[in-house]
Amino acid sequence: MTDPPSTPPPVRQTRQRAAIAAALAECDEFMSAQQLHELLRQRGNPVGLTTVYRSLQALGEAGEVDLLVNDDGETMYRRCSAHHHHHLVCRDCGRTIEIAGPAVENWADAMAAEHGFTDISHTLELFGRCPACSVS
Amino acid sequence: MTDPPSTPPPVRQTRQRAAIAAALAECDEFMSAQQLHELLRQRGNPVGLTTVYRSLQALGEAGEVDLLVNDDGETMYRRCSAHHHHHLVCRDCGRTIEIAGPAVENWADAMAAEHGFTDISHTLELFGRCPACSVS
DNA sequence: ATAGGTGCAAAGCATTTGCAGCAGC
DNA sequence: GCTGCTGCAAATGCTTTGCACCTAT
Repeated sequence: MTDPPSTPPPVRQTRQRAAIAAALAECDEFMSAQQLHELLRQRGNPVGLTTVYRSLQALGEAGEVDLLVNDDGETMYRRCSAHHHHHLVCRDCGRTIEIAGPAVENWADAMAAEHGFTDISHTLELFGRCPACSVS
Repeated sequence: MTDPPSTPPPVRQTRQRAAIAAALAECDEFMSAQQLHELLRQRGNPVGLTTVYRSLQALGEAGEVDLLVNDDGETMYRRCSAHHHHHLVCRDCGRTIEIAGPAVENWADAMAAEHGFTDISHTLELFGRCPACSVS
């Protein structure tokens, strides 16, 4: 059902894909498809919004980018590799702090192994009110 | 700006709110606004979709329900209290296992406090391939 | 030449908002 | 009776899809 060894899907090299890959490579923070689209436009390397969505979706399925959905329902994308970390986001001003949690990574793996699950990945985001927004 | 001691917002008791609160009290899993709306309709206690959204939003701000956004961009709601746990989801068959992680809860709080953040909440989901789907 | 890629415009969905009528207090 | 609550319909915003043209191979 997942296509037999007949039509291996070739991946064609295009200006748009190169631009998207380059942008993702530079910024290793999460970016929405709309932000990425705007960024490419400002750079004078415009790519159709549709293409941005389709490319990011393809990259996601290929496991080359991680994706998560923020509180506004926007899907955020980030190139996979690099250092793996999580985010502490202020729910008022949107300020974001990167945090690393080896303990959590280990816990997640252990918990998954305990239930016989393999090929594990996880999403973890912390939300709160930052010091600046707390003083009000 | 955050309203002075002038107009304390009273909360009015209505059939709709009671129905929503009751439904949330029975099912302590995450539910989308649409699912909740449909559930109430089937029970013969129809509540307008708009009202469901507004009530859930109000409950969220009041801190009486937790909310998260799933991979499809739908906002999910769950009554706050009760046992807090996370999910281990099979990316192939969708089977879901509930897992509790006191260690993670503590880690999250500590990490947030370290950066001066308050009013913390977090979302954590594990994805993998379950034993049944691994044999293939 | 041909299949895959691109992008405009339109469709889909979940959610929000305007507004007129209804119901707690 | 006043004010908040309700819910229909319309609007909004992100994302997906239809379709005709373009281009890397």
